[in-house]
Amino acid sequence: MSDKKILIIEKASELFAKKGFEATSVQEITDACGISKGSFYLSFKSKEGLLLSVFEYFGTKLIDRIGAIHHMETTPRKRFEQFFVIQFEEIARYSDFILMQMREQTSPVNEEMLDLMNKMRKKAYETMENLLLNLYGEGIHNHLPDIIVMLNGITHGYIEIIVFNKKKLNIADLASYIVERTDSIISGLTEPFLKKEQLLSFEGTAISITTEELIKDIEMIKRQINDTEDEVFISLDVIGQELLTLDFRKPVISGMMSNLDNSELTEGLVRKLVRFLNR
Amino acid sequence: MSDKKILIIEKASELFAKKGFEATSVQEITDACGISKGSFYLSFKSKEGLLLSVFEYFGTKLIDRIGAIHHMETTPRKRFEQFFVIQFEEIARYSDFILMQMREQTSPVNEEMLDLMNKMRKKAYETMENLLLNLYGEGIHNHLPDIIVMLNGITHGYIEIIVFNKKKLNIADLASYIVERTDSIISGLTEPFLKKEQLLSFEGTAISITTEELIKDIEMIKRQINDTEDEVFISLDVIGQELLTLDFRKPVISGMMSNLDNSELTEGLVRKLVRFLNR
DNA sequence: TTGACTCATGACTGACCGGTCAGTTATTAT
DNA sequence: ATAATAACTGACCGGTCAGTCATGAGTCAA
Repeated sequence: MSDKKILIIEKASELFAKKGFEATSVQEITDACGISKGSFYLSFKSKEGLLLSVFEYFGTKLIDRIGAIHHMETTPRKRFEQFFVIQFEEIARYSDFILMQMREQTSPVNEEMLDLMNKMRKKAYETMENLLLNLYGEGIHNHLPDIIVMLNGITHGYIEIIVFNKKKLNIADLASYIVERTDSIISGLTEPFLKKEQLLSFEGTAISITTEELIKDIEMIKRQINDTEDEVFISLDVIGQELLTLDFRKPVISGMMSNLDNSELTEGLVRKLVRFLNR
Repeated sequence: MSDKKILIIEKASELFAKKGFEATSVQEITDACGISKGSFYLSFKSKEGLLLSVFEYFGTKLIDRIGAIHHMETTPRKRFEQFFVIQFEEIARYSDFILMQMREQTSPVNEEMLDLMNKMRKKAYETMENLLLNLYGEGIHNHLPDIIVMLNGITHGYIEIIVFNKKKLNIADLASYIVERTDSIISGLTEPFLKKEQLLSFEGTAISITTEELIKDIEMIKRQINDTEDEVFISLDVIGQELLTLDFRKPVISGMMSNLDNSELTEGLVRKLVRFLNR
């Protein structure tokens, strides 16, 4: 990733967090970076493309740091504390902006964004499960969904104070404080409230794709091609026919998809198909 | 409040929650209501005026219900549970949207919105303090900020599950579950982490106004008047001069402000000055 | 020196948005 | 039945924004 891209991502994320995505113009972003508007479009396909990159940039950063906890050689308790420290450090500045964006279910970009979001959630959830089981033993297994929901909530509560009041809190102390509270909560547990399946399933949160939607997309692209002998056109036709059958043959679809790879027109469709087949 | 106003407010709040304020056009709102765009402006001064009304509508609803807890004749524990029940019932659908808007520090409306928001927060905080002290005794006094932050976080965590997964959870059970967890947390408390003043002070959250900002506003309005003999122009000039001195005389400013009351041009400035003098 | 190439620019365009208003329709009063 | 008033409409306007593109500036090999 080039320096300029990083510069834009970091400046933009500040502005998005401060003013919101829609309310921030590309001009404002480029002004803040000291570059021209045209130059922006050398680095990013669109404003939405930038948004996706912002998510990728901070998301992978966070996932990497959380993933690295496993390699720390220390006590389970310290590891658990470290998990909170990382959250406070990394998410603090961007959580509001991330939360804000989560609600905007408009653009095609959000499809990819939801995927990334789910990947992050999943990673955080798995890590938390691991850390909790290591620290408190298998006995708490049934309580994991509740514990995680509550801990995430508590974390969020303190993040809001850090962000909103711009108060410099001692993050290490805070992490240790939260782990102590976790001790208390766990010692008092009786019956769990949440069942595992009530917790947001990471697969299910993504918008599910219907065959109807795919067929409509295919028809639209076919109309744009208009040459019935075109390789892409034929491939699309075959995929469409296959989708219409109730028990479509996945290999037929994935095979035909290989003919679409280079066409920019079908970029979005291919992405949808991949997600559709992998669900 | 007329039926149409309520219709618009409720439809709009759904759209705002789904897509965000900026991303939702007035046309979309009126389409959803089955009325014309022009008709919208018979009920609301502007799109921002609508936003304020949405806040007022749900805010007062919530404040009323929370305020009514005190009149319930039951045990402190049941009252405390009821507090959560109300939150889950009322906030659930709108909390995300409310949180989302809190970050958009753009418009003049937000000034008023912040006031309402602070009123709500304050009410919720005071009520919680009361309920907690009644249930657990004065001993927890020093821990109140932490407890409230954590409980708000936990509440939010479960709200997210309700909202995001559209799962029908038993709210009464959930409230009771949370109160039990509160028992555990409180029984294990040692040293508080947050000090009272670190919790968001309800006055302080409003954006502070600088003299520089005011002077800039004044100069801008003066340029728009251009008649140096105009009463408003002279008043603005005097206020500007007064603000430039380090120990400005408040009476001079408030006196001059009375000359500005009727001018639409100075509406925003007057509001800022009032907040500035009252801080 | 030249010309081919890359990178950067900002004026420009078409779409859209908030808000207005002249005109139409519905309702009530006479 | 008619006049008066209120409620409503949608075409329209000024303005903003995302995205484009003709132009220019800098670089370097020939």
